[in-house]
Formats: sequence, C-alpha cells, structure tokens
Amino acid sequence: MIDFDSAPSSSGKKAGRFFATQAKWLEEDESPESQAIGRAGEPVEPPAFVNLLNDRQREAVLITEGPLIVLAGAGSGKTKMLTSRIAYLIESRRASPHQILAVTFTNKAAAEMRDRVEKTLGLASQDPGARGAGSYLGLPEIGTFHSVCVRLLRREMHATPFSKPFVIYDDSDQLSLVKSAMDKLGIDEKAFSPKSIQAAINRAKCDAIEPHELMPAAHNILEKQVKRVYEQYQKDLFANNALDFGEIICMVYRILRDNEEVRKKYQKRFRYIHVDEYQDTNRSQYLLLTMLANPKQGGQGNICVVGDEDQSIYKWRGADIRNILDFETDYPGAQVVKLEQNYRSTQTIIKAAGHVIRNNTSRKDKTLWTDNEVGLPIVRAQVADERMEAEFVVSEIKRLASNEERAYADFSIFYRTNAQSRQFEDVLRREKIPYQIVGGLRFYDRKEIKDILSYLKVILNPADSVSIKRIINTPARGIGKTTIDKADEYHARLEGPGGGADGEPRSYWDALQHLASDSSLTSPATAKKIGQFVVLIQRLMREQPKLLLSELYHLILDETGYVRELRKENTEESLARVENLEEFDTLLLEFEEDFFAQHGGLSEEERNERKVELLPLFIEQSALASDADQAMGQEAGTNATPIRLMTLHSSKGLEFPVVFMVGMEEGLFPSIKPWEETPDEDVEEERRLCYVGMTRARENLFMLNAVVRRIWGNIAYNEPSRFFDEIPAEFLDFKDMGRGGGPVRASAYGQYASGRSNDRDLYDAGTPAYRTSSNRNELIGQKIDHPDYGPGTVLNAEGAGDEQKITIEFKGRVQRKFLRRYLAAYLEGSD
DNA sequence: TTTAGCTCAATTTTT
DNA sequence: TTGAGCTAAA
Repeated sequence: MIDFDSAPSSSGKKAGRFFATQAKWLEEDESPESQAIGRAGEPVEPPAFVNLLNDRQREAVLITEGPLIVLAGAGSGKTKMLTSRIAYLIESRRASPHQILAVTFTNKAAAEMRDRVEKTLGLASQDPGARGAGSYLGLPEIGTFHSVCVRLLRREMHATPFSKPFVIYDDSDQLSLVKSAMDKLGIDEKAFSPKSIQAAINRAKCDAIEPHELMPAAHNILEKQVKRVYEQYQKDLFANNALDFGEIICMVYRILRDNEEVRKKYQKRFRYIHVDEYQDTNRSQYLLLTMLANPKQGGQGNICVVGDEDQSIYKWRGADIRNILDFETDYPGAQVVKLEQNYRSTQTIIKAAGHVIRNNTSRKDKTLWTDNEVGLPIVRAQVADERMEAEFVVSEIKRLASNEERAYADFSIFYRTNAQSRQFEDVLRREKIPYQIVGGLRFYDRKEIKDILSYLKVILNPADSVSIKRIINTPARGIGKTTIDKADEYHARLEGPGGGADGEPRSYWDALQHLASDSSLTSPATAKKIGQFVVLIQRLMREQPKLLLSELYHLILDETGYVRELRKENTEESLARVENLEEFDTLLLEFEEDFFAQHGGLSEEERNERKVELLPLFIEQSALASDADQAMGQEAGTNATPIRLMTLHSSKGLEFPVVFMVGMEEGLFPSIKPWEETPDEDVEEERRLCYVGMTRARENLFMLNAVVRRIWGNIAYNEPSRFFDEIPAEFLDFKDMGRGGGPVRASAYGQYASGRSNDRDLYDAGTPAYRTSSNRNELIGQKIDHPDYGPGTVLNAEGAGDEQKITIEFKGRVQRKFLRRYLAAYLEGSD
C-alpha cells in the first residue's frame, strides 16, 4: 500500500520506530476515524506538532492517502494544518521532501508555508542556507502555480518551443505584443480595443483554450478578430522567446498532456500534492492538477486541496468555483474534512459574518463558530460624505490608539475601489499618522524599473521585441515613431516568405542590425542612430558574462546616461525615480548575496563561473515576484508601524485587531449598476467579498456608509449597502452622523430609480452617480438660444447640480463654458 | 521629435 | 475627478 523503499533511510531512532508502528497501524484499519492518533491504547507516538492540532485539523493531517478536500473557514488554522501535514508526511517517512508538492497563489503564502514547514521540522536552526531555497536542499517543492511551472519549464526545456532562456511578459508587455499583432494583421485599434482583445485572449488561456479551438460565431466579428489576433500573438510570443502568465500554466498543461515521458516523471515524483486556495483555481490550473494527480490520468491520487467557497472572490479573473464544488465527483472516494472553528475573531463578528454569507445559494454546508469572547458590537456608522468618512475613521483610530494603547499597525482600512483611498491619505497625512497602501503599484511595475529590466531582458534574450521597443528610445536618442515604423516594416519583410536566407526566422533584433549596417534601407542619419543603439546592446551583451549582476546594472546606467537624464530633469518625480533606482541597486546586491549564500562555500573561481546564472534567475523572479517588496511604498520618514489601507480583495488572507470597512453603499459595494440587471452570481461574489472583509477583524469591526459621495466628479446619493440589512440588529451599534455636514439637498436630477426600499434610510435618496452621468449624455447635443451668443449646441457637461459646467459651441466653432444654473432658462426642456 | 492639450474611460488584479 | 494615451502644433 505504501512504498517505503524510495523513502530515505531513517536517520533518527525515534523516527524509525514511529514509522514502523505507523505502517502496521495503517494496515489494520484505513478508515479515517481510526486514524486519529493518540487514541487510548494506541502505541503510536505521533510527532509532537500533531498534538497541537484540534481534532478536525489532525484528521486532515492524518488522512495522507487518497484525495482529500479540506473546507477551511476563515481563520480556522488552515495554514497550520497544511504545514503540519507536509511536516508529518516527511517525519513519518511517507515521502521524501522531494516528493511533496504544495502550490499556493501568492509568493507570500508560499514563503510563509516554507518557513513554517521548516520550523515544524526543526530544520530552520540547523541549516540557515536552506532558507527560501525551495527544493534545492531537499525541501518540499512549495511555490506559486507560476513559479512551480516556470521551474518545470526550465528543467524540461526540450519539451518547450524554446531553445534559449525565455522571459516572462507581464500584462503591459502582453498588451504591447497584442497591439503589434493587431498592427501586423491590419486591425484598427479604434474598431477593436487592444485591451478587450487581450482580455479575451487571457480568458481563453484561463480555460486552456488554444487559438485553433476558438469557434467564433459566424456573425460575431469581434470573436473572429480575437481568434486571428490570438493566433498571431502566440506566434510572436514564441518568436520572442517569451511567455505570458497564462501561457506558463497552459504550456505546462499541454506538455504534461502530450508528452508521456514528462507526465510520468512528474506523476511519479509528486506523490503528495497540496493545493491552497483551491476555490481560486481556474480551468487551466485544474487541468494541470488533473494531469499530475488524478488516477484516471495515471497520477497517484494523493491530492489534498484546501479551500473555502465562501472566500472565492476571483471569479471575474477566471477562477472556476466548480473546481471546489465538484471535487468529490472528479475524485471518487474523496474524503471531506471541514475546519469550522475560528480562532481569530469575536463571536459577534463570526455570527454577523455568518448571517451575511447565509444569503448566498451556491455554497457547501459549513458553519463557522468560535470559542472566543462575545466581544463588542460591530459599529455601523453613517456619515455625511466621504470626507466625514475619513475624518471619522481617523478620529476613531486616534481615540483607540490613545485610550486602548493600540499600535497603528493594529488598524486597517478596507475599501472596494482604489480610488477611495485618497480621502484617507489626505487626512492621515494631515494628522501625521503613518500609513501604507497595500497592493498599489508594484515596485517592479515602476517605469524606471521596467526600463532597466528591459535592458536586462534584451541582454539575456535579444529576440524580445517588446523590451527592445521599450528601450530603443529610452533615454531619448532620436529614434522616434517614424523610425520604429520603418523598422517594423522591414522586420515584417524579413519575417515574411523568403526572409531569412537560411530559413531561420528573423528577429526584430536582426532587423535592427541590418538597418544599422545598410543605410540604403533608411537614411544615413537614421542608420547611425540605430547603429549607436545596436552597438550599445552588443557591448552590454559582450560584457555580461564577465560581470556580476550589480556591475552590469551600473554599466547600463553609465552607458545609457539614464540617471544623468533624470537628475537633469530635476523634478520631484524624476528624483523619486532616482531613489527607486538606488533601491533597485540594493535589491540586486541582496539578490547576489542570497544566491551565493545558498550555494554556500564557493571558491572565488566557482563564484566567477556561476555568476552567469544570476541574470536569468533575477529576470524570472522579478516577473513572478510581487508582494515580496510590499513593504516599500511607505512614506519616507515614517518608520513607525503604519496603518494599512487596501482593497477588500487585497485583504484576503490577512487579519487585524481593528478593521474599518468603508464605502458600504449600494452601487459601490456591492458594486452594481442600478440601471442594469445584475446577475445573482455577481451579487454573491460581492457578498463573499463582504464576508472576507468582516472575517479579517479580530476584535473591532467598523462598517461605514456615506450619505453623499462624489464619484467621478459627480455627486451620488447611494443607499446604505444591502449587506447591512443582512446583519441582525443585535450585533450592531448604529451611529448616525449623516446630517453632520449640514442639510442634505436633493440632487439636481430629482427622482431616484431603484426598486429597493430600506426602512433604515434616513433620507430620500437622490440620484446615484451612475444615473447622473447618463443624464449628462441626454444633455449633450441639446440646442440653446443664448441672448448674447445666439444659437448653439451643448458639447459637454461636467459636474452636477448648480455647479455643473456646460460647454457650448456657437457659430464659427466658438466654444464657451457656462455654469448650468445661468443657462437653465435658455435650455430646451430644461427644469 | 517633443510636448501641450484633448478625449475617453472608469471595479476588483494573487502571477 | 483623475489618468493614460493620442493628435495637432512647436
């Protein structure tokens, strides 16, 4: 039943004995109930860490064989269970670390899991070199879907279309390539937005659908164009030696599906597979897992998936909730364990959140409970507007910080959309309270960092046309649009039939080299400019093998004058970019140190030999890393632990003693358009988001709505969120400060069109922002007869109510702006 | 080739 | 309202 032969020989006496009794005991009875270690009379000594688990967690740890789904509620000790399980598999010699795979969705989750497995196994102190080294030193393969797949692709390069190291394209690189593909096909960007085509391609990739499998409806032009672009895009992607995020997964799936040798290798190797956040997996990830684990495909069937359908908030990104709901069908004989005890929050919070989520229909039967204190009621505060909202939150934070001696790091503010952060930032800055925006612009997404990374990518992989185009005129060297167009054209000719003399495909880089050496193709001046760029890149490529990564970086800066240009610009922004580049320098140095530390004890000579590995490794991690550097972006000079501001989505997986959920208003949260039909599933996803937010709070939870809110420069009167209605009053402490800002006027546009009524409503709600903007459209095009200017037409309207500004065009294309209230009398059909 | 003004769009974003 | 991206002028 269990193949012990491949397990490493037992080194410790205790482990060996444990192992032997364990095996005997498993043979006697395999039912899960009997597997609870520590039963009276059982002569088994389980590792101490197993006894630190509750009954359900322990059950999930001890069901090692066969498919297992763990439905883990919020705060139920899921990570503890998973790490214990992995440690237990190793400790009991069921598997060597090498045979264990665990996939997560974020680097952070992977890092935490690695860390905790090490700690549980007591390895951390003995072998500092093992830190973060993943499978190098016999630790389990723990990583994100993407990092695990990229490592596999590097190992199995022979099964990929690549012969040289590949680079990874992020979303903006991808968009560039989509645009260039559209350009090649002569598709007008105005007729079909590149972004929507990019989104369609990614949707297909989430479902592991290849271009030839797309079946556009006969009358659907958009779908037909998507198919064409997708085909071209894939060709270009591979010609550039590049992968996008979706392709990383799809390619591994296809390799496992089509290449029996590789499939068998990994099916054999990964004896125990774990998947975290299973509710967020998409179709392609599901198929990939099937290839590795499902016995129907030859897998060993030991797959443990952990998830919570109530926390599935990424349906819109391709997550397929069926994966979790259908697990038991996909894996017959699957065992189910529910972790329902919450260790995080007060009873009030857990019960209130439970009432909210109960309104969803598509869920499994699972009820969270807790032994914790009842705690304080949830504060539901109604404020006048978004400014008051920020003032109230900050004053509460100040009050709790002084009265209850809470650290700023104890607080967190969650909002639905990033745009909502501004009010809070303003007030926090004014009050000199340190704060940090979580999940804003990634460090690696900053322009200056992306520019330098593009240089590094081109040095590593000159076939990468997207990166070349990014840097060919950065900093400016007189290569503008005209020249780029010419180069594109020439490249297309090279690529086309009869292009490469030897039949080899010609890269963009090749085209540039030709253009530089043959001025008859363009002009002497242009050829010279291109030539300078080509020489620069060639020099960098030549130097690369001799240099450390950080030295190469400095060479790039020197040769391009990148920092010099920024300093010359001497604006606040450009100087901030210089700082980021310095930060990047530090990052490179740390990366090098880590690398050499991991391969500890290298001689000078060996170091010299291996330093060429640095560049590809760094490029890879920079593409896949995101929140590792999340600590950055903190305001300078605020060393104190900051208040965290983030979207509800970013809050998943975190917890805070005090949580403020703001902007709890219909239209904003749940995010719906009142004038459109919103499918129930969409509202359910919003509700899960609300559930996620609430269950982040340990002790105090505040939920706020503003009576008036400015959205996109328009004024909106939104009803309080329906989620308030779903929380029984006994859990709420209602504070109404809605009139604090003075009398509330009705909107300029009067009547409110929503079927919903709410007896907690204190005001006749006005017009939601979204409606105002449609009224704006009704206004545009209207005729007017102005006493001074004569007849004219409304061109545009900004703002709302009395302050609304209207642009009018009169005879002779004369445009004037007026406040609407001065014009009301002259407008047709005006109120 | 650069840049100043204009239009247009506008949830959420683990990689 | 904000910003990104693009067209018309310097």
